[in-house]
Amino acid sequence: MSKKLTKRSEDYSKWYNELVVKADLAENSSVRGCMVIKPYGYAIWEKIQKELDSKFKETGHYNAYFPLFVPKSLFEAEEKNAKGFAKECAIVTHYRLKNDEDNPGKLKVDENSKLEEELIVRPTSEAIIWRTYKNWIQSYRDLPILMNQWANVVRWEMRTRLFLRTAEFLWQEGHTAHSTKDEAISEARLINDLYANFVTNFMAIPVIQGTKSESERFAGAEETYCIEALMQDGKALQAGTSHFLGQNFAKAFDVKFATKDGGLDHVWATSWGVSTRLMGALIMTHGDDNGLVLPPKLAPFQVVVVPIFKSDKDLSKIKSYLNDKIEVLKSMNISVKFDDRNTHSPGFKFNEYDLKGVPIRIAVGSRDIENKTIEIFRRDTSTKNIVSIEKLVEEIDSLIVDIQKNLHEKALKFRKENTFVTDDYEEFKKMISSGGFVLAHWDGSLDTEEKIKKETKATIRCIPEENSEEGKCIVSGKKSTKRVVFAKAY
RNA sequence: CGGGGUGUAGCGUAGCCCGGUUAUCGCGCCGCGUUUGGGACGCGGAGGUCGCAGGUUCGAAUCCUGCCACCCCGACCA
Repeated sequence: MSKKLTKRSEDYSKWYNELVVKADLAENSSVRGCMVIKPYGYAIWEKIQKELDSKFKETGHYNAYFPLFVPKSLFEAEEKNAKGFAKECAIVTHYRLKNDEDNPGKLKVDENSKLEEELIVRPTSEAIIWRTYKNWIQSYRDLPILMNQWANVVRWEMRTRLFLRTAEFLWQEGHTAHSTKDEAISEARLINDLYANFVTNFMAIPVIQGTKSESERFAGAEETYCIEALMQDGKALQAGTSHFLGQNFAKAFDVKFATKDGGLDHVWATSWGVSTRLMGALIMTHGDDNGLVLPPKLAPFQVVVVPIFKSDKDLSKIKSYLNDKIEVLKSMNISVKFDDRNTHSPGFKFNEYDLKGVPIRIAVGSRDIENKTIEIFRRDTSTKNIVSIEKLVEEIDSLIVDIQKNLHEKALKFRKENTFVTDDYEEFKKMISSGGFVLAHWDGSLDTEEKIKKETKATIRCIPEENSEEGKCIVSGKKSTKRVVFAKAY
């Protein structure tokens, strides 16, 4: 781990600022850890939404929307789930304000408006959704239900961190109901594969796939499948989870269905989600010392044109020089921004688009028009090329593919260089403290897991599915069938 | 919620220990002119409840008390 990386991790907030700002709420407000997503940041979120949404639909899922408020009695129905989230809930207790006689012009809570039953602002929607499913499901003919919702949720964390752990965040949560255990498990795995595929191919972030240990599992789940990524400062980030919920929620909410052979059975369930945290992963995976670096598939615009001009006449010459080419690019579904502002110098714009992570930048001035050339700059390698104007379209078309590929390869190389294997606990401790993934044998016990966490701050990020290998637990020396992934995590 | 740190203009800061003119500097912002191929330059200008409240004092950004917020470390977590 180089010093530069450590420094960069401290500077992540610098790159965040292009996408979000910390919410500037009222002074003395106890609401904190909320973020305002700026238009440029939201454009990236929309790209994520659009791509995931089409993948969900391809696999038979559809969108719906459920309420923000969950009555407490519903919330507490599934005990494990309720207990897991109990300490981080925002609760609505009143529905009216009134004038404060003691402080003219101010308002206070009208105590007469106390709600009979408190409303929980959803930290996740299983409760309200399963309550609803109860009415939707009677027969095996009603199954499966493959539903997803795009929503905001609130988790009142002790400590927040922009993107990675904000008090309110945007996400998608899928909630499915099935008639058999196998089908539900397949669904959970299908989605985890879908997530892995999306994050790898679309966001150019390599991930390790696997399951969570019992202690890291979602509250109320029987099995949690996950994708885990490694950030540039050597910390792991859970990028997405997909849960097999067994019949826990069906039992808690009494959701039964008539089976084909005339029996009555509880429904099998899954839930799964990814959030705006993915944007944090994006920044912390690809960002460099000059700012954000966006993979072309996610960039709000893939190409920016910076004309170099002194007069309006120069500018219109440049426009007509490029016009046809830009039209061709657009027709190829390549997004192009033409920055003709005369209020900022070209140098300023170059730096601005570096900071914004725009994959490709084209600079054109009178010199190029004379020589029939253009200057192409690629953000991922910070290199410039002068090419003939006739080759512009061809060049950009291949660059887009190449940059996407290169970013993934770079990130994968980084992960490989920071993934270590050990069978010795002392060595393990050293590896963990310097960051990265450490593959080690574990006896499967909670005691061992806790001991390691206490002594090294490392947790089991993921139990990979494949790679079975006989070995001995690094702590207890007991038998182990495979290596698991340890790391310090966000 | 426990330990540590910080709070001065939109951002980053000096001043605080050792109280004393009109609160420092840079970036950014506004105006005019010259500029424009990697964050342009000159001149002029605007912008401050010094986190909040109280106390000590002739006098507080500076000292004291309380509160609030933020950051880091624990516990918790997508």
